[in-house]
Amino acid sequence: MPNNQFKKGELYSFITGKASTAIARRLQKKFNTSGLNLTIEQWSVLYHLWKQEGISQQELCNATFRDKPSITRLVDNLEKLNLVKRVPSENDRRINLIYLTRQSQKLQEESMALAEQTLNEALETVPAEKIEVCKEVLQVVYDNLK
Amino acid sequence: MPNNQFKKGELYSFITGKASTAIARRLQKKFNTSGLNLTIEQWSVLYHLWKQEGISQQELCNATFRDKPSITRLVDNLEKLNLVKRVPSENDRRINLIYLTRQSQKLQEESMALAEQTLNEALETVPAEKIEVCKEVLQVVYDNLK
DNA sequence: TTTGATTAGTTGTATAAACAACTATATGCC
DNA sequence: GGCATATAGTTGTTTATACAACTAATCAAA
Repeated sequence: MPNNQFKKGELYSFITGKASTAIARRLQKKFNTSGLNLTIEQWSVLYHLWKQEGISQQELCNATFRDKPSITRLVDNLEKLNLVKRVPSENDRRINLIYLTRQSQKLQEESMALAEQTLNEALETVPAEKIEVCKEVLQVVYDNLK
Repeated sequence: MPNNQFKKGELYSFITGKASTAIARRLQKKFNTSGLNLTIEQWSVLYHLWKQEGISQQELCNATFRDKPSITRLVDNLEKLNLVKRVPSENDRRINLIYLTRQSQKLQEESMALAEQTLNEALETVPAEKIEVCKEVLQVVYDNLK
């Protein structure tokens, strides 16, 4: 029994990700009250495009840890909102390259500020070294399971 | 800037809960390959009913951190699967008390074993004291935001 | 005791995720 | 070159979540 740390009450909240759900909800509310007409999931796609645009849907799948149908539909909705554009690759006609629009470029600064603000609220009172440990553990969990 | 610990790459995975998503997916796969015809969300409702049955839908909302429509529909689906039963309260006719069926009582042991197994896989190689810190941080995050 | 507010639960609508099945294009091997 | 296979993306279906609007029952206060 190498790491059997889980009494039942703790097991539940670890699996359901209560903390990350709470963070996402808080951020969504900030988006709404700031008039950003954007879901967290859409934001998470833009997030990666702000780092690098012109990547394929498959690369977005890998970056956002989603499957292909999920990305197809997120890109569908982002295109309807005029926030991204699909551009067929010239080298490989199977591939769509996803580009930002002028409109979504404008959203970056405000939405990222709200995200940072949310995390600061979430981690208020938590000392930096504990945050480090927590991030490290969550990364190991992800690596162990992916 | 009290706790501004987040460089951009880290911000993303904290918000999206990559780790808990990975855990939930792994557990879902274990359910599927074990022939447990059950979603993680349905399991999370049963989980609380195994601790105490005969509670109201509102109490399930609080326990599972979901809103009322979500619980209505989860209970709908659990009822279709013959895993729970709605029983109108005699004291307060607004309230449904939710009870387990014989069928769902049988699922407890196997599904809980799979959940523990999943967490052990997730946390393999993580020392116990780091797990403790991580759980503590996640609890504080939840309390800060709820 | 009646009326106004609160609480419990349901329904409608939009967005999203997982899985399977599908089309179209590209690649690799003979 | 031609065929098998792999890859990129789409579509269909089921389940789940969030929010708003709704019904029914209860409570509280004038």
